[in-house]
Amino acid sequence: MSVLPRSFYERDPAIVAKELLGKILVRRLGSESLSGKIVETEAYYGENDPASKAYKGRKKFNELMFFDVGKAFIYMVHGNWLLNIVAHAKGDVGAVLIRALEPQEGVEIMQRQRKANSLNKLTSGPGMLAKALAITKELNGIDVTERSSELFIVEGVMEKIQICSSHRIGVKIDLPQDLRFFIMRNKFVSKPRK
DNA sequence: AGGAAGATCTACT
DNA sequence: GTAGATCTTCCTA
Repeated sequence: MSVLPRSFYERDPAIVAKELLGKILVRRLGSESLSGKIVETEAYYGENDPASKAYKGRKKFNELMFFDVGKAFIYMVHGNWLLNIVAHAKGDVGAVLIRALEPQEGVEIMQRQRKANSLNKLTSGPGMLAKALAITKELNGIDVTERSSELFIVEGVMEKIQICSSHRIGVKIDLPQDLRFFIMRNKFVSKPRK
């Protein structure tokens, strides 16, 4: 399967978020390989998005959002690491939050990273998936368009998926438009409705 | 130094 | 299903 090229991420975050659904996130861990299908995402913008980490302008910890499209932007919230992929049009600011995966390879290892959780709770939330794939600050800034990276995203198998949208989860002040996208009737989506 | 933060787990009704 | 404690950085004072 081919790795998604950098140009894939050089578009409006909402478009990238929508098109990332059904793609495969791969985590290389030594000789092991963990992977999962992306089933839920959210788009975040820059200075005009109150929920965005970039809202208050460029800081040291968020500067990735301003430049390197196609890289991982990882930060901690409430004791959980959250994985974003930097994505925006040229000269713009933004990122896509990966909210949920459907586990594929390395399920046993993922279960070991967490505490022997049931399969449908393994990666159905942004903090859970990061833990299951051993994603931490160490991977911040990693290039997901490089197959040699410890973390990258590949084209999934072509399949028909139905995409739903909703407002974003857990944000204080949301934008009027729907910026959360997920695959309809997929049981690994964190919150099917709302 | 103190608090907020894009969440999760546990313990209840 | 809903409520509350707790998770660990970074930001602001």
